[in-house]
Amino acid sequence: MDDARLIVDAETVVAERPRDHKAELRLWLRLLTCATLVEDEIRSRLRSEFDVTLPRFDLMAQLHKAPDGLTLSQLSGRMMVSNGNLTALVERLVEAGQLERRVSETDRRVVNVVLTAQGERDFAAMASRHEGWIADFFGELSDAESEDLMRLLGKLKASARAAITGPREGR
Amino acid sequence: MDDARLIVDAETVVAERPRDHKAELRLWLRLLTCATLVEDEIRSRLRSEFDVTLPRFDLMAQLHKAPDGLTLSQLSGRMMVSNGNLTALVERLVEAGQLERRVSETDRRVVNVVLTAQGERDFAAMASRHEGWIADFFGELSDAESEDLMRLLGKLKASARAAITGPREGR
DNA sequence: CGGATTCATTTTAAGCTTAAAACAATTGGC
DNA sequence: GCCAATTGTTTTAAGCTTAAAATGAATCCG
Repeated sequence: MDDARLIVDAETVVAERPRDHKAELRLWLRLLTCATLVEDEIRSRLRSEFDVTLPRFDLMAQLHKAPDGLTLSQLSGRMMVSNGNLTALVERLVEAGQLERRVSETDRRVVNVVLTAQGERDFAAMASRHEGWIADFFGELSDAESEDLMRLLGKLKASARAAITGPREGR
Repeated sequence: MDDARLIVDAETVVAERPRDHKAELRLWLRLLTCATLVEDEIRSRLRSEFDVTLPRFDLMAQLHKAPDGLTLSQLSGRMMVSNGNLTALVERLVEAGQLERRVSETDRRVVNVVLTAQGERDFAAMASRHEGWIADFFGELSDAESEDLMRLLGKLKASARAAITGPREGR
């Protein structure tokens, strides 16, 4: 067809060829495999050692980082999870005695959630084990490799965010 | 305290200190963020553009790669998903006219699943868009960076697998 | 003051996910 | 041929997840 414009320079050629993106696809699949591999194993260990689900662990981790408690909306924002989801999740942890709900006195719409002493203790035990597991999973990477990976993932994160948020042409 | 044993060499110090593994934890969190970011966006686009869920897309992708069809067990193995899960998933795609079940004639326990012509058409359209999205998400990475990332993730995959399968002491 | 709007949470409906139990068909050993 | 073990699938129970509708409370503004 119009091969005339093809030979400009290497970059342009790459950009204009309707090339297949199998390499990116493989990269994505590998990234997903790694994440799933690690996540599923953590899930399974949390379950067998502590009889806790990953979402509950995540929720407790958020509250641990915020000793003064958080509202449901703050939690759903930080956990990237829907508000309705949280209502049920919190409910179960309250039943288990690890969380406490406190309806705000200044604004009766908001519910503050805090770890109980029991919840704090339970979480400490889990977090310590959890950190060790992660160290094991990443154990074969040298410090330099970890740094490289950290940097590349940082770049990917920025790239993906741009691709997701960006394409609002004309603003 | 007992600083006496501290000065041996850098490696020993690192190895013996009951050091915290916050760096690995941050790395894991970043990896998870990237995977979740991309996966959620794919999920959302598949839903809004094609009214299809990610699990259904994955299932169709597996069948597309195996034009002669697969059994439920083969599918559950490749998708890393439970057998029971698949039964329901397949059921819905059959209702949608994209899949066909065929009870094997040689072994009446096994069910073979194949894409219908409609399913094949639907999948082709989705797969093409999907590939473009991935290319966009990874767009800011140079070819060299993509290769590095591929290699490092390969190493991580091996490391994690070893940590997961390995620690059966004494065999 | 009072109606409209906004905001935080809960409820609902639909779907994904798993582990474990149940079922059904086949195969192996006698 | 028959019984036991194995294998492939389905069912069940429990939990996670979301989007959308519903509720209830606070705030805005005329």
